[in-house]
Order: sequence, then C-alpha cells, then structure tokens
Amino acid sequence: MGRGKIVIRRIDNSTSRQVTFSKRRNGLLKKAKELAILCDAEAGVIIFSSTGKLYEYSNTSMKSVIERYNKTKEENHQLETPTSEVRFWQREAAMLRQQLQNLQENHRQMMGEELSGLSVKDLQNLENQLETSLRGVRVRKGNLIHQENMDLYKKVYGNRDANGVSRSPLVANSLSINEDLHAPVHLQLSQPQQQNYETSGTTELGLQLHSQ
Amino acid sequence: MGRGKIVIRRIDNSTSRQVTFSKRRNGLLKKAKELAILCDAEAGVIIFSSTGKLYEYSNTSMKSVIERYNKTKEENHQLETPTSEVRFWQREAAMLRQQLQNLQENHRQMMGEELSGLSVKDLQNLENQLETSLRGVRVRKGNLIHQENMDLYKKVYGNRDANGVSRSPLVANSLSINEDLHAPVHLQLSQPQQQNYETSGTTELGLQLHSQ
DNA sequence: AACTATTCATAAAG
DNA sequence: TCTTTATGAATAGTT
Repeated sequence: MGRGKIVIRRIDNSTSRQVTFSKRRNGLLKKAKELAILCDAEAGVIIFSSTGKLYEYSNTSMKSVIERYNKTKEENHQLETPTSEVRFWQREAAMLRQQLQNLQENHRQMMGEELSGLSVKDLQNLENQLETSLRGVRVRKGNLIHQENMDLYKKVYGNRDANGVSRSPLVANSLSINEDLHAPVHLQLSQPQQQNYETSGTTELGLQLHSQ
Repeated sequence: MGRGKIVIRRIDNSTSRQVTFSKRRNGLLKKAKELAILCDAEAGVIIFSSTGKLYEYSNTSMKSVIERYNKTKEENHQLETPTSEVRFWQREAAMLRQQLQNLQENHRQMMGEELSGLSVKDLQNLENQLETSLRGVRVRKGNLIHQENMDLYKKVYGNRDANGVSRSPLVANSLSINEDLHAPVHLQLSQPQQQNYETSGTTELGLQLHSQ
C-alpha cells in the first residue's frame, strides 16, 4: 500500500528500515486499538525494535493480558527470584556468545582465514559466495558512481539538455560503467586503477568525478 | 476501508461484530508478522475475543517476548535493585548483543547485501577484501586438491617412485594447480568447470580424482 | 515530516 | 464462513 509493491523480507537499508518500522508500528498499534474497541476484545501488543526499544499497547493493561495469557496457557507466572534472574541473564549471555562465535567463524572464512577445516566442496561454495558478493559490490559501486556523476553533471550544467546528456562523453562513460561486470576480475590489489583519462577528470568547478 | 466509512465504537450487532473480529484479527496478526520481518523486530500479539478465546502471534515465541517485556519493565522501573551479579550479566549481554549486531552488519555487507549505506570508498575497500579472500580460498582449494590427489596417487601406486612423481602427468597437473591464480576470475557461476581430460579422471581403483 | 500514487484491508453484500 | 467488490486506509517512495 504505497508507491510500489514490496516483498516481505528484511529491509536492507537501515534508514528506510527505521522509517518503515515507525510507520508500521503506529499502524499496528492503531489497528489493535480499533479491534479492541470495535469487537469488545482484550488485546495486547508488544514490539521490540531491532535496537531493543520497547513499544506496547493494551486496551486493558499488559499485566492483565499477560496474566490472562499465562492462565489460559496453564503456565506459571514469571515471578522470578533474584537467583533465577541471574540465571536468565546467564542464559541470555551464553546464547549471545554462541551466536557470536558461530558468526565469527563464518566471518573469518569469508575473510579468507581459517580455511583449514573446510572440504573442497565447502571451499567451492565459499568461492561461489565470494564471487556473488563481489559482483553485487561492483554493481552497487557502478550504480553509485553513475549516480554521483549524474548529480555532479546536473550541478555543472544544470538540468537543461537533460534528455540529450547521453551524447556527452562524460555521461556516456557513466552509463556504460556496468558493461564490464562480466569481464575478468583482476586479483592484484596493487594493480593501478583502471582510469579512463578521456572521460573522467576535474570539471570546470574543480569537482573530482569518479571513475572505475 | 470498505463499502463505507465506520466510526470506531463497539459494534452492536453481535454477528457483524464477530465477522469484523475475525477479519481484523487476521489483519492484525498479518501486520505484526510483516513488521517483524521487514524491520527485524521482535513482536508479540495477544488477543482475547469477547467470548474469551485466545489468539496470538509472535515471530519468536510468546514466552521470549513476555520475559523480555518483564525484564525491560523491571529495568525501567527499578522495582528492585539488581544485585551486582545481575548487573554484571546484564552488561555482559548488552556488550555481546552490540558485538553481534556489528558483526552481523559487516557480515551482510560481505554477503553483498545491505550495501546502500556505503560510500564508493567503502565499496572499494569491500571489493578489495573480497578479492583477497577469494585468492586465499582458491589457494587453499588448490592445495587441498593437490594433497588429495597425492594421497590417491599413493593409494594407487604406493610410495615407490615417490621422488619421481613430478614427472607423472597426473601429479604434474596437481603441482601446477596454483599457476592460474592470477588469471582472470570467471564470474559466471554456471560456467563449465575447467577440466583437463588428459590428466584427471577415474583411476584404476575407481577413485574419482579432483580437478579444478 | 509532509505528500501522493498505489497497494492493501475490509465493510457490505451475496 | 467463503467470495466478491467498492471504497477508505495504510503506506512506499519521494521531496
């Protein structure tokens, strides 16, 4: 229900994830309120943002909702003694530490380290993943450079002739940036950057344009 | 959002109240689910119908949500002064959670995801790192394949002539496996494997030898 | 934070 | 309860 359809999967961009969270959180709480009023129900909504902040709504009280929930579920109330509270946090820390270790091992392998435990098949999968990532990064870099060059172009020349810009060598280069995505990957880190001196450089305003 | 506008007040007609409850309940649970997925949040929804029936949703588990809720509330209200031991574990968990988040963000970027916040320079660094990793993985894979081929060779021909093996076409190929590490990286995942049919294949024992 | 083009949710009817 | 359909609400993308 917006400018375009979206698929329901984690939003990558952290800013828009935050914005969407704020909008949909309000929407959800409003809907819960309406449901409770319209249908004479008891409702409780608890939301933790990815940063751990708590948002809640209940038409009665969260205490009442949770107690009723526990009663219905025939479970015990969670009145923890200080000792059990210590245990809770210990479990929490242990779980987090485990997650961290798993991720760290994975991360080291993606960094090309600690490969000795891997089979040929594992290594092949890792190689494929790295190639996929590399392609993704290059596409993104290409798009970003193109976008920044377009922005600089507009700054320099304004928006007049906006439909004819593709005839400009500068923009023509920008538009073709993704062309060699399937070209060989040069592995030498020390290798000089491929510069196209004909089409990149400093503008009249002294702005440095990017090139690949 | 229907054939007409409605005011938010208790629906008198019991039948349509029930119908509305059913529709809006589903809508609310769906929205909660979407919010959790889209925004990487933890959400819990508890609804009791006017007849006392329980409906619930949580993307994690209601137990987890309620425990986290109680913990958060306890912290906020400072109902009881946590013992130093509890505080120790709370700090520990907070630190681990932070580390985990940092590493997760880094990891997603190495997977080629969540690149929208990165500058051209960041992307260049990431690209360099991925290329370095890729080289490391390929070296390791080459060494491993060579080692496995050597082991197979010994199995087939025994250790006699162990010093002269480098003259064997099979082993000569294994030893030269790392030669093309600086050759272009072919990015097409679907590309056929480079097979050297002269020097790899099935041995007399029916053992399949690896090749790059 | 506001705007608005779109998609989505759902009230009413069958 | 399901399906259909007209319409108001929510919200994705943009500024």
